[in-house]
Amino acid sequence: MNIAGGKRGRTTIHDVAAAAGVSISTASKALNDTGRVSVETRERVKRIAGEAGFRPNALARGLLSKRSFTIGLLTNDTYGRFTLPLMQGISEALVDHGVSVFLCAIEDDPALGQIHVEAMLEKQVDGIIASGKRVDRQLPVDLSKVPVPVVYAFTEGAPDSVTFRSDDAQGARLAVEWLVKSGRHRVVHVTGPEDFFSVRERAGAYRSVIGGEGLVLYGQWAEAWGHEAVQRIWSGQTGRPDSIFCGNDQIARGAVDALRERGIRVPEDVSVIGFDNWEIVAAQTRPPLTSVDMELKELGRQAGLTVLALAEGRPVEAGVRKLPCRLVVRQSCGGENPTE
Amino acid sequence: MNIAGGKRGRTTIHDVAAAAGVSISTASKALNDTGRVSVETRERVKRIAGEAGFRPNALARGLLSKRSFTIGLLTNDTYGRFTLPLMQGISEALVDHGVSVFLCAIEDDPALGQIHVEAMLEKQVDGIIASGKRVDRQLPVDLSKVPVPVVYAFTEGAPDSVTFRSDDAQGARLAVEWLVKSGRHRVVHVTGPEDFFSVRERAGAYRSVIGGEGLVLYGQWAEAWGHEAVQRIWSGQTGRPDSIFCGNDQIARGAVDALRERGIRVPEDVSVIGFDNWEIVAAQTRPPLTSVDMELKELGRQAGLTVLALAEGRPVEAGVRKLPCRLVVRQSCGGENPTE
DNA sequence: CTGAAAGCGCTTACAG
DNA sequence: CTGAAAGCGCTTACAG
Repeated sequence: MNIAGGKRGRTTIHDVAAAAGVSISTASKALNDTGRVSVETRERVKRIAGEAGFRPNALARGLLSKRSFTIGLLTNDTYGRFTLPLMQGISEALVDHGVSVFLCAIEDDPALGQIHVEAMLEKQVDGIIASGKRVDRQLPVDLSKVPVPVVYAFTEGAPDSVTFRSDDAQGARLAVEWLVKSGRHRVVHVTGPEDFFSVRERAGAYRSVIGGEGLVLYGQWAEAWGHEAVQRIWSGQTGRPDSIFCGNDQIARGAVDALRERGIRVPEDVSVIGFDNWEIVAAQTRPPLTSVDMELKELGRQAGLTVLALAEGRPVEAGVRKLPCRLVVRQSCGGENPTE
Repeated sequence: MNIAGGKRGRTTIHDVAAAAGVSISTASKALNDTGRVSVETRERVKRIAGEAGFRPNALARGLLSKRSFTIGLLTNDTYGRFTLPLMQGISEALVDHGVSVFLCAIEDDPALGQIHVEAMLEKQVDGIIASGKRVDRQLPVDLSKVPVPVVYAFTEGAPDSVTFRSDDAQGARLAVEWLVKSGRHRVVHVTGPEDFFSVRERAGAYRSVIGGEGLVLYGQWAEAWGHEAVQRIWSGQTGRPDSIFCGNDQIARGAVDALRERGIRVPEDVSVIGFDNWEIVAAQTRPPLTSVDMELKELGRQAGLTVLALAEGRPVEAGVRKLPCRLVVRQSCGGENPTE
């Protein structure tokens, strides 16, 4: 049924109303289940709208309601290692509420960031989620005085804002305790650069579980570093560890490869645990890596629901929310491997 | 300067006009550099708008102009290996035109796809880019009769549409010819599942360069397969190759690792080339992988500019556009290594 | 050069 | 129960 008439445009509520023989206001009420409309009229309008494939213009609606059902996701994470899972969580949480997400990848370019923020604000986003790849760095844009709510994820937020991040200490504890429980007692920690907040958090937790004799090796977030660390440890004169807790999966991968090349069996001789649970690395390692998952998708979900709450004026407590990590057990750590 | 008056909302053109002592229409013309307005008035209005941080409401503009300066990117690529670079290209190309991008990750869920498409259409996107991870599969949504232009990237499009993909054959030729030119003549091709169109394209190109005696091994897109393929080749009775052209970087990585474990030096004894130039894999391999780059960002740029052209009613020729690949030379292939 | 008016597509009091 | 009117923020003919 083509009720759009001669006009070239899409079917509007005007067309629907005309076809149903009612006024525009009645059509609106019928379609939105508001106001007082007879059941019969309501159903007729709905049927006609359905047949015509009527789709209400969100621009017009937004103009009235001051809500665009749109939010912006700002990120400087190029690789997408953090962004994609986060995005998925946000999107999943918000699609049910009719909210769509603008993705703005801004690298570390303040000018580009500014342009994207302007564009989003002109488009009347209901809120912004700012996401990064490390919790102790800010994005290169000042979001402190945009006229919409902002939620931060994995990046440092403004003082009085809501910020989501994983609980690095708890995640590290999970890993180290697992090693200890499975009978490993000489655990070393090979991790990234010490100036990362997460690195210090994880190292601190490692030390608190292991006690005084812990050994932490700081380096780069790269396979090569994991490899080198193993060389260094096994060619040194200190006692050999029976397990390595790594700061990320790439380091763990490098370590596992280096161990294999030395004829050291994983997990029989040495257990290895990574961090990030980055499927593409963790699952392809031989043997596949046990790793700490930061639950980025869940983090995204919560961040999404939180901007939504703020956009709707519901009260949200400011502060940093640390979300628990989860240990994903694969074959790279030995001992009893109690579960899974 | 706060000119927004007592109203709780944002500064509107009404506020600006009032503060400048002109009518709304004059303010509009002044701000948009249209119509006949005295230089003095124009500048005063602009200055006042600037001071007040006036930001035109894109919803209102879109309602009039029938253009939302918004497009949708639909993708079923969860890992983001393809999506993120593509997205970056699209975004870069369009940000200059004031266009923002909705990202919709739909997995392979038709219902979710439908919901996202509906949401985008309600929001009056000017166009849609449908992207996937293989050119011989369609997304789980029917885009053939949406009322806005659609461009396909890395996924199979409707018959009469514009589709972008890399030139797999040319990319493969680049790799194989490089090996041959650098003095390698016993090249084998270890690649993914034969039912991928790209796999057949690349294998075909490989054969056309190598001639009759080519050997193609089909398998999985995984490191384990690259590893296994090397075992198989080197434990078989056929002649040993002096180079391996792999269907992707993960396979190449597996192959390089397997070669090293056998004491075969890369690139001295055997050259290896990958495909995808996936930084995270290619750069971390020891030695780093020479690889074929599909130029996804450029592909994104072109796809973006093309939807834009279509949205503006400019003529665009339908059909499949194959974009050339580029060989990124790292240390995994030996011989003369003429350049870079 | 400037402004009043109409209108984009919709919703929401307010009358009837 | 139904509809005419006003209005969201802006642009664009059209008068003056």
